[in-house]
Amino acid sequence: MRVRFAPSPTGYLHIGGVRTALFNWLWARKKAGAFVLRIEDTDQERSTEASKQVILDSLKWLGLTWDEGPLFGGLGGGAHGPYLQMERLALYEKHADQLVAEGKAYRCTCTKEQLDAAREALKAKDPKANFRYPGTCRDAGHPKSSKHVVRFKVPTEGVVRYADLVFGEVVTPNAAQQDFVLLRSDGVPLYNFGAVVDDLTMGITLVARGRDHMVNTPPQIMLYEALGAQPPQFAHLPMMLAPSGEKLSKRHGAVSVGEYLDNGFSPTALLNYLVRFGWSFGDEEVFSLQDMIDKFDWARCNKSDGKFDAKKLAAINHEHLKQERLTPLETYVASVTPFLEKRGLDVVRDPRQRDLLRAAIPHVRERAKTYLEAAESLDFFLRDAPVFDEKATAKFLVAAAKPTLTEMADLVEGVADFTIEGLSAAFAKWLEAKGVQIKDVAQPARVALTGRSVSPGLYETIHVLGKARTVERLRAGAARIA
RNA sequence: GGCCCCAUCGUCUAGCGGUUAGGACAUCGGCCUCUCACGCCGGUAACCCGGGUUCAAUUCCCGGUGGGGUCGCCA
Repeated sequence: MRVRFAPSPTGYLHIGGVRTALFNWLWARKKAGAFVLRIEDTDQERSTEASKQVILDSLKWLGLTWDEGPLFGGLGGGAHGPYLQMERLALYEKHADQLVAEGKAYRCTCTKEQLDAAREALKAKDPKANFRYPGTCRDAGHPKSSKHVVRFKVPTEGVVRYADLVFGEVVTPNAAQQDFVLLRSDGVPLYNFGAVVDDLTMGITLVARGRDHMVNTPPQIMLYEALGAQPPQFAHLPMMLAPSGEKLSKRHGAVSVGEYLDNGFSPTALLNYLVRFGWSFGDEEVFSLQDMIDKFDWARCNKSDGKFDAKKLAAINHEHLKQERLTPLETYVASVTPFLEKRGLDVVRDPRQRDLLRAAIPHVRERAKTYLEAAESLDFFLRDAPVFDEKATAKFLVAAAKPTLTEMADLVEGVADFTIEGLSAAFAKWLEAKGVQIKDVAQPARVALTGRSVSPGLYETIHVLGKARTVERLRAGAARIA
């Protein structure tokens, strides 16, 4: 069993593309097959080395590792390479020659300009008209030269029929096709031909891709048959649209994987959101990577297009960050660290900082929807002194709070059982003696300790900070009050 | 317009002839509470329309309508 993901390196990796890659990857992992990555760089106008790197980088960040494909960070290689189409040109020429020799394709000397003009003329006369290549060179028998394309001789009768793993039986009349181009005049293949020759020579047994490619399947099947080969299985996935129902693009929010990385999303959570898009497993919504592999199946895919929902993605992400099962502590530490570093906090070299981080994370994980937010909430734990929020300071670090903070510092200094329970008990006793409630004193203490009016619970915060820091901050807080 | 595809709450979806049509997100109440969250309880909210088939259709069939994809020497 061999599947592939074949992006073209013409920009960032789109999350719709990630969904396609994911479904292929899951199937390969589930069936112990091979997940092949192929770069379709035959559009020389738009393909760039930089976007190829971005795509490889994005896939690696997501954990969608390829068994065969371009070499990158320890991945790639394989017996069916090269995995860049521009390095496979001889293969396409060979197959095109074969088809021409067998009379299944022909050389066409009509120029792009001529055809464009004809197309324009027809459009001008009737905007809804259906332009088709008129077949000028179909039986001309042009010899091989430098100035021709190779076209496929589409059978004029019959139908193409295939059993889509998601959509069921699809039947298309051959007459709906025109004689499409296989090879450009410079010898570079067009999409359908390149994809078929590569899928064939790479031994791909199942092609899963977006429904926007469904229209390519009949001509591709014709090519397999012309080449005397058995077509692979096909599975088309419903489309992911923008909330407005139009094509999902940048103006609908983040669509490139890089933006999710930068905004502090968990790669697994992103995949979890995407796997539920066009696929379901009863009422289950939250999956680990292994859950997805175990449960994924084409039969549970559905056929109707959907709309991207950023709020649901955020909720799934939050769910992943909350659960230790889905995001183990060490993963959390590693993932949040870059965001802490962006705030000027070094947790890589200082083991004490790492310990503090480990202790603090359980208290912020249910509060932070992203690693970016988590870094914000974790900030004061890791800093020598909190950064004071102006509004919070003005509201809570007021004259009446000054003696309270000093007393609280004394209290904490004397707590022998420095656990959350011990602190809670000590505070309870103190509060009772004072005749006040925790809510009367919590906010000034919170601001003194964290610099903000929002934080984890007071006792939890004190516990993680430790006695010395707590006492120091409470006294410093009191000192800030004139 | 040709060809292809689709149709359950606002959104993602469960359902595979008989259900008070379920869940999640979002939304609106409430509880919990030292802040913010988390958590918990509850509410509003859907089978596109019309014909068949059937004792019985959200479910099967046909038609309509609506939406989407695609019609390149792009992928």
